[in-house]
Amino acid sequence: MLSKKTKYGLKALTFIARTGDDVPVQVSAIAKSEQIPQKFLEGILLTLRKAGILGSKKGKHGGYYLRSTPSDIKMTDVMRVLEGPIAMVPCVSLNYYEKCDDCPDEHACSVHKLMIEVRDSTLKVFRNKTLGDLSQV
Amino acid sequence: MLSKKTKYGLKALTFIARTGDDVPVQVSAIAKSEQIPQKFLEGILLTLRKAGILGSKKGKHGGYYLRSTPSDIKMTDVMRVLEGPIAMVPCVSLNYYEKCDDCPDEHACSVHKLMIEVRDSTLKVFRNKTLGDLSQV
DNA sequence: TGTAATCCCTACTAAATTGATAGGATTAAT
DNA sequence: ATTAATCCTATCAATTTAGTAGGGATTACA
Repeated sequence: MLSKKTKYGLKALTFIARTGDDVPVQVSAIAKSEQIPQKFLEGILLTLRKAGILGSKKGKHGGYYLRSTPSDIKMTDVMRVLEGPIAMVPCVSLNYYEKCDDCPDEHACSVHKLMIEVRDSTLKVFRNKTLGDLSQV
Repeated sequence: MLSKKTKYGLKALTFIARTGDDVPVQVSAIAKSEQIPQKFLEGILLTLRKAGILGSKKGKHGGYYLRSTPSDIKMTDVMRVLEGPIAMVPCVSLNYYEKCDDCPDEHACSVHKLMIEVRDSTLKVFRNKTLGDLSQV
């Protein structure tokens, strides 16, 4: 299941991308328009900023803005920041690899082989999708 | 993340498929070989039996066996039984569709569109994989 | 017929995760 | 100064996950 965090994060990014201007977008505006609990959203946008996807401006008339043009923001990056590893098991994760406790031999593991295929097919989707695609009407 | 339940279930099915004979396979044998807590595994195999994927025989020399040949057991079915919906959000699920509370218009939702692509690509993998493929050495 | 092996079923539990909420500190514009 | 914003930490309730416990029902076979 996709977490609410990811869902909200994607919606927020889309909203910011659609706004388009150079002025920062306030959390309150996003929260209201997308029906997201504001305090919860604050944390999500903070995460995206720390990951370098969003920039922020504090104080009055502050808010969040994209650090790159939407078509340069790849879903692989966004999803990894919001949802974590794309692989369904650590032993097939490219960025967060971890050996299974059980599996004596990874290459003989049926689950491993299956999950590599799932990972690759999901990666293909995320690599070919940018925020620009998402925010197109 | 793939749940342990699913992981164990897939390993157990693979084990049974590899055993191959007509004699039922005991939970204890699977648990030992695959390093799965036996009581936990019992419940998983029960689920698979209730879903019609496994058959069982009670009493001495009892155990579990496949209801179809491995190459007829599709991953779509297995995954749905063990892990639940293949879609990452209910609003793009083929078998467990549910409208989102928030989304006023599904077709305008950026998350929706993205998740349909992920679902389709994952489905393609599961539709083309059978237990027969998994259990090949 | 008795006994051991096996699946079957329900209930319980500890730990982790999720989806928030609360309260305030910090910063900047006016 | 005041106001409007982000930033940060802590807390919490509900849910899910992973596993345990205990026994019931069924069957093979000595």
